Amino acid sequence: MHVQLAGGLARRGSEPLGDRCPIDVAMQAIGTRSAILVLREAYYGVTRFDEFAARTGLTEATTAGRLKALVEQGVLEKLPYQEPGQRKRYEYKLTASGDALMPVVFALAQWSNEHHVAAAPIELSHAGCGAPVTIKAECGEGHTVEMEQLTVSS
Amino acid sequence: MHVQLAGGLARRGSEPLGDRCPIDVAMQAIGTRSAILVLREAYYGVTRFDEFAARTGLTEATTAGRLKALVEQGVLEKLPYQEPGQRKRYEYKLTASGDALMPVVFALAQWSNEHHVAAAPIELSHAGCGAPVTIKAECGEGHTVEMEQLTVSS
DNA sequence: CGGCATCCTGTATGATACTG
DNA sequence: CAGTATCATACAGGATGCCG
Repeated sequence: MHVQLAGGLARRGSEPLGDRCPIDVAMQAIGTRSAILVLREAYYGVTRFDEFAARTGLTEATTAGRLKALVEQGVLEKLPYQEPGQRKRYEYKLTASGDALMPVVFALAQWSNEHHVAAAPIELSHAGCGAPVTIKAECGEGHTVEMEQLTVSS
Repeated sequence: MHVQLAGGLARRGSEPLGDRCPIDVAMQAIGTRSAILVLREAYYGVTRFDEFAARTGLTEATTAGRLKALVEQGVLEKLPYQEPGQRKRYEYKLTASGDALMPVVFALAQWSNEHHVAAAPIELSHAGCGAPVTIKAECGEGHTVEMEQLTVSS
């Protein structure tokens, strides 16, 4: 089935998508404010419980629950580690699945930067060349794809 | 302030980001499942109340509340229209701000496609050339930017 | 058709305190 | 440091019914 997006130029049938729609699945898995804030800190390099709690501003209970859920979903890994002469500790590290959520998180930031007055903007840049970075849709031929040129099939 | 992402190679200071962080702002504005499902349908061309309710599977009450909130946030516009000989109706159309959320919504879909077994994958392609489309970070020089190469400043 | 009002349940999250 | 336990609040969202 194909759909041409934007303005209803072409449309799907009228069946609802149901709960296996990947957008719905993702929202049910990681679509809470606390999960996104925890991910934000993980991208910034945070790995320890206390730091997640302190930097997100979430309570310890919420932090604990969200970390556990993210581990169960395979977005983070909980790994024991022990520095010589120190007691055992745990760290939470991003998995490949967690890395793959980066465009979601920074696309949210980009939207607020450009369309929400309450936000204190952040800027992304490429460490290699210093050029500013945006999150966008691009095709395999290297074309930036705007919504009017986007086709969805399933 | 600069941050080199990934693995804690470089880090910010230890202050929490607070509620003006653009990621947090975006989650508080549109970070609910119902809002994202409504947006999904808007991208598919839906404009009328009943169709939003039917296709998202949300109740009418939830649909009404979410449409109102999205209009208040400037993501959708509520426009009266009247076809000749028909009574007045309303349609909900995406604004530029709503269009700008497209990468968020399809980045969620892309993540589920690749990292969540419960999802029934969808594919995106470029209407112009037919090539598959991905949501990704790219710099102004045209380089695809992976997380290890992403720098954040504020 | 396009909603709004009401009631109800579940979850997200905060506050506070306590533990190994 | 890394949580757990308990209590309380707010909101998301479903179910049902009413209204212009």
